[in-house]
Amino acid sequence: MFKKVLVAEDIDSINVGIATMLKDLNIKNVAHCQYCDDALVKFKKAQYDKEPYELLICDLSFKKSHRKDQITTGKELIKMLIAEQPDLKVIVFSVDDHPKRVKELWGTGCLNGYVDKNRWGLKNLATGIQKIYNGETYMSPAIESQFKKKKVLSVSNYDNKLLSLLADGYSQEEIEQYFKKHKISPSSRSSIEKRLKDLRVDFGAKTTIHLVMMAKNLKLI
Amino acid sequence: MFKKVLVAEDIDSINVGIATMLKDLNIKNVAHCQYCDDALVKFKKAQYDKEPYELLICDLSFKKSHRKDQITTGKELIKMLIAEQPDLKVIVFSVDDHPKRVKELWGTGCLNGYVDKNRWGLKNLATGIQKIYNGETYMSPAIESQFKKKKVLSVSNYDNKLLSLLADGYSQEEIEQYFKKHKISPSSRSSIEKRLKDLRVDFGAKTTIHLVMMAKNLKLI
DNA sequence: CCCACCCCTACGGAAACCCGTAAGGTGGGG
DNA sequence: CCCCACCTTACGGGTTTCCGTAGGGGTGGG
Repeated sequence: MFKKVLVAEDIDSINVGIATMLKDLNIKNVAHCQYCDDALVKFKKAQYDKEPYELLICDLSFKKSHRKDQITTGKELIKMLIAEQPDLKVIVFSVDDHPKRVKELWGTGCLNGYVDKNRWGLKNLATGIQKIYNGETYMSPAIESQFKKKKVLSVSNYDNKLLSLLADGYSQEEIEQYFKKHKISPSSRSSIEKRLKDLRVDFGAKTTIHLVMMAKNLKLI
Repeated sequence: MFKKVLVAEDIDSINVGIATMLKDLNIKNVAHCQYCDDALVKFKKAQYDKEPYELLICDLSFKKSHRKDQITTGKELIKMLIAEQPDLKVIVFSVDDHPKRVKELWGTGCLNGYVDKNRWGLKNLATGIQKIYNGETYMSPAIESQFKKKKVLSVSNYDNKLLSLLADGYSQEEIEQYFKKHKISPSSRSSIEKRLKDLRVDFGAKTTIHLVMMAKNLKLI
């Protein structure tokens, strides 16, 4: 089994939960960090001491605090650590089971496991650690079913910007000006209207308000 | 210290965390339930056995499962248990620290404590349990600051319905029909427009889309 | 080279939305 | 009882959004 594990997770109650589970797996050398920056420091020190971590268990979102941290998300942390030590095993442990997020993250190829924090999250996490130790990859059932979803709705950067500006209270007129100013094409009023119409059709939205709300609910903006 | 505690919390990792903390507080008799309905059953059995619980630690939102549960939220559970046993101490342990939710729940008068699950949530929970045992009430620092916020934006049922219908893709024309059909007053086109204008002003929204998004972000709809 | 095709743009009319004014209704205080 | 304040509704005109049509200007295949 893994000898040395790094846990990056901000919520203390979950940290205690993970710690207990790792103890049951007979993993003795565990470091817990509640801030991404701390995790990076601990990680580098271990490398320097020639006793690197073998496994990273990592949350995705960290509540921001008074500290002005360099790294604020699990995604960034994973990217940095993998760059330093490509053979590090990584398992994501997050409440976020949205298909978009799952696919995006898994697609980076940096992950060995993805477990969502639901009722049986900790149990799944233990299973995952075992599998990953055996050289396999692991997704918890809920994550796997999300991952298999064929049609994951997504929008281009252009659409995202368009919808975001609407959500921020821009009129179509103002959006046209904004697009021209920022050299975003197409910028004409006509194209904006056409794109919105197409989006409404694609999403099955009855009004533009409806469209923007749907995009919001799907976490596309 | 409390002798008998009931924990209603769906996420297993947090349950383990809470369990460990309670053990440290030397509380031996602890029941964990991952479904509200189970909590109700355990609670009633304890009453029947004349060994009632003294403290309830309760999450607010429970991920819905395949089971068709009667009780689906912590709020409902608390209401039911307090009705059965008014002297039960109740402490909410939730990620939800939104001012609206905090005030609404605290306002029911059923609560003795409210702790948010942030970095130091478990630590705060331990403090809270001690205070409540001493007959005081307790809010974690983050919750307390949210609670103190003077101007908590809120909207009437009417406004909520109006904004929700817009978010669901109704046109103003359709909303007028809907209001007339459901005997909601005022229902005239003119009044709907006027109310929306006032809401835009109140919220400082530039467009109606902006208004609906703000309401969404503030969890008012 | 020419044509077909696609995309951006321009324009005009229809529909929806926004806004102010004024007329009717209701209810409470004098 | 009247009066006044407030709310609801009706209506007209302005603005924004919606939608179809049509005119360039590239690009690629024939």
